[in-house]
Amino acid sequence: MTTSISRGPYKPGRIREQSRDLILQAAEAEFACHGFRGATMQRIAESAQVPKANIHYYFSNKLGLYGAVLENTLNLWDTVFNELSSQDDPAHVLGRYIDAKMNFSRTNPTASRLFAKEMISGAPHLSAYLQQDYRLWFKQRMSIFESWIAQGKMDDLDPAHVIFMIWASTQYYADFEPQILIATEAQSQSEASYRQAANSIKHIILKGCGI
Amino acid sequence: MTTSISRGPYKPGRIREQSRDLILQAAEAEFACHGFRGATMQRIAESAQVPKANIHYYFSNKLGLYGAVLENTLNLWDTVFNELSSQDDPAHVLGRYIDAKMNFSRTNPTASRLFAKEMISGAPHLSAYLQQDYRLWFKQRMSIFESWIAQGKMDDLDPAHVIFMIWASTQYYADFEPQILIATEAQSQSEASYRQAANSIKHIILKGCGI
DNA sequence: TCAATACTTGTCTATATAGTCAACTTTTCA
DNA sequence: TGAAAAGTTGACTATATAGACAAGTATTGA
Repeated sequence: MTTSISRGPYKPGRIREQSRDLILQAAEAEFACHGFRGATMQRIAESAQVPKANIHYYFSNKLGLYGAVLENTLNLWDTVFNELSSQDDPAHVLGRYIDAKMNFSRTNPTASRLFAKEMISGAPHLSAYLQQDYRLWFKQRMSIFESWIAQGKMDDLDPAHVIFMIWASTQYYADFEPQILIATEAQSQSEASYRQAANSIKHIILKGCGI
Repeated sequence: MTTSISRGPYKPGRIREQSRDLILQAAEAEFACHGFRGATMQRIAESAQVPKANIHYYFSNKLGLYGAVLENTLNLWDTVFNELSSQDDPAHVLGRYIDAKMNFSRTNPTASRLFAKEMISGAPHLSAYLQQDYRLWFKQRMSIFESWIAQGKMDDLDPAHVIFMIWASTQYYADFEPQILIATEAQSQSEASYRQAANSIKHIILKGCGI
């Protein structure tokens, strides 16, 4: 770790950011595919086409690199999370949210997989995030659903299960891609196929919730 | 590998089966938590409380052990898969299937997680299974849905997405347990909470499909 | 231009890991 | 009961892996 007090001259340097990003991208793919323990610094280095020692210049160690990757990913999630805003029309809000989540699955499949792997492993590196930002977000959204229910705008369902169902369904298309490709007999999931899937999910969730 | 031609006497031995099962169980947990690469033979041995060399007496190598664990798991899946049978009443059939899948998630969470990890990694060790048994099963179930649609018993949705949604939602409770526990502010998922979740899923899926 | 700082990387080390092996104990059955 | 087969396990090896380090090169700003 370079803990320079940085009182001197010199510039922030965009080399730093560029190199870090390159490594982070390679690391995200490796961690998403093999998990924290299964990933190796060597393979990340090869994938990023830098010497292994270079990674240790920018990141203290494997855990530090993993933490940086996770942080990167969570920042992406947040923007999607906030799509589920408090508005009057549930159909519109939920429709937009499902579209946003599906779009995220399509454009950031590795981020989704990384998150899933971490969860399946018991989320040992996410407890802080889950206990704070996530918990708060979840409570707030729960109350949105509850107000809809109170106003008779949707069926009297436990909002938690509705949220879980939306997350599960939308992330499935990123996380379980091999299964989907074989079931649908396709080589890859096109943007159109994602749109169709989003429409099906919206149909079932909205109608199923009595919206 | 003991490649004895076994023309001699001796018995099949239940010691074999007992030890194998013990190791397989420990291996399932380890592979489910850390994936194939991240799992270590040493930790599996410690968890099963046998010396590492003992594992190599029963299983040729790490890949062989992983294959045996996967095979074990897939056999469990099959029994749940077949719950989705061809009957006249969609509500009854789908209801039973969702209950069966949720029950599987509750009683075999590690099996579900193992499968999920393998999928997220690109299913490198499942191509044979996916291409054969799974593909066939999927086609057959698709046609069941199609006949329901033709008979006007449910909305005209792509059956694939309905099946994906059921799988995604039911497996979510096993795979993403940490997220669920924190969201619901619980220490563990009780049988009752699983039943509630199953009821919500059934409500949304059945109503959402117009059944 | 030049000195300070940022960045790069080949080489090295300690440890962890998969897998082997041969000596050993237990179980079986004739 | 005893010999053959099944099962057990401590000690070993080769390799992979995370990480350190120092000697180097590139970049910056005064």
